[in-house]
Amino acid sequence: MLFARGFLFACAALFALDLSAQKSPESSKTFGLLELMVYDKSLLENSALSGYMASEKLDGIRAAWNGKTLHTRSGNIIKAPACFTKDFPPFALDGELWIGRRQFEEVLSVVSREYADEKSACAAWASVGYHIFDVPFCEKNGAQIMPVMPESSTESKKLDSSPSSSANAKPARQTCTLQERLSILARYLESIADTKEASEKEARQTHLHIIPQERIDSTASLQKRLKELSDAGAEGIVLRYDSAPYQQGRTKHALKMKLYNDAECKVIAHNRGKGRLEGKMGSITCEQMIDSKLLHFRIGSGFSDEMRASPPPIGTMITYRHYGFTKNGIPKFATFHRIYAAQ
DNA sequence: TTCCGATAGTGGGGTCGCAAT
DNA sequence: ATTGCGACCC
DNA sequence: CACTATCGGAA
Repeated sequence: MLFARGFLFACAALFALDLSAQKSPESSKTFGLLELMVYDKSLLENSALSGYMASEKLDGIRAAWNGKTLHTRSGNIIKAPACFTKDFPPFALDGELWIGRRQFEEVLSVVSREYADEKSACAAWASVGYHIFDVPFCEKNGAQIMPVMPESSTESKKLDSSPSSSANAKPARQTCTLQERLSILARYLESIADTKEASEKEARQTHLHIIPQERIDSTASLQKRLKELSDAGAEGIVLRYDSAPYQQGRTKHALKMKLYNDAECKVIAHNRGKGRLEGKMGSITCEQMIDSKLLHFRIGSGFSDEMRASPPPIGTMITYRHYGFTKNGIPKFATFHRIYAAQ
């Protein structure tokens, strides 16, 4: 296939460049990650949804591929077996390690476990997919859209201590749209599918997947889609501004929507705070009958400092907010909302 | 003047690995 | 064999 | 992950 030839050629050149620039012992650096901002309709570009792409928010582990190694959000290396990353491209990817809906604990276990040998690791990772939502580095020359290696400049960030030069660590100056960037990976996947077909032997499926992006025309249909996906077990919806490049940090160009639930529970204990909250309430222990089982869990978020100084007394019913349940049936990301208003 | 955006610092459940029991 | 703790993921 | 408190610059 035409693309495969051109692509491999370009990658060989880029590889050579990167190898020559390998003077730093740390070759496993990653790029600045895009972060999601909580959806607010006032954040929409031009107060409209046109221009945004919607996709399911996968409840997995964020993983950044720099062309050679996988990294977590905090930069730690993810020790994925070679069989998993075997057919990964030499350019950067950003996505989610994901097994399925309501299976976060499972993928966390698979990814963070240490394995005795390659074989057992490969077996455990078999169920994991790497679901890509962006190809961070992209350059467009006319109609030609090409991937770019993560970074070949190690000197830019080193001598960057000059006060006035902001040098905000811009990952790249790309002009590709989101769909153009994802098309890079789509073409790459086609090329490796062809080579597999040719070699026919060991036609294992790739773990690489592109998260489908869909257009949404109205806020009404957006809410409808969010409800549909949430009912099906999805974590939420991600909105991406198609025209925007891959941008590090939180931006109005990358939003997340999640449904939440309110519930009531009874305060049964106060737990001391630490550090800044020394001497105040750090969290409460709450009790609630959930699914015919009396459960205990802690809530430590959502309190103002004033509330922590004089927390709801033992026995008080409170209303809290949560985002689904853990596999043990415990409310997820529970936050204090208010003291229960008895009717 | 007010308000927004970014950062630091608190807290949760869950998992793993290691040390202490 | 069980428990507790820190360091990670979310 | 969700959230609060804080601060400095934008509005």
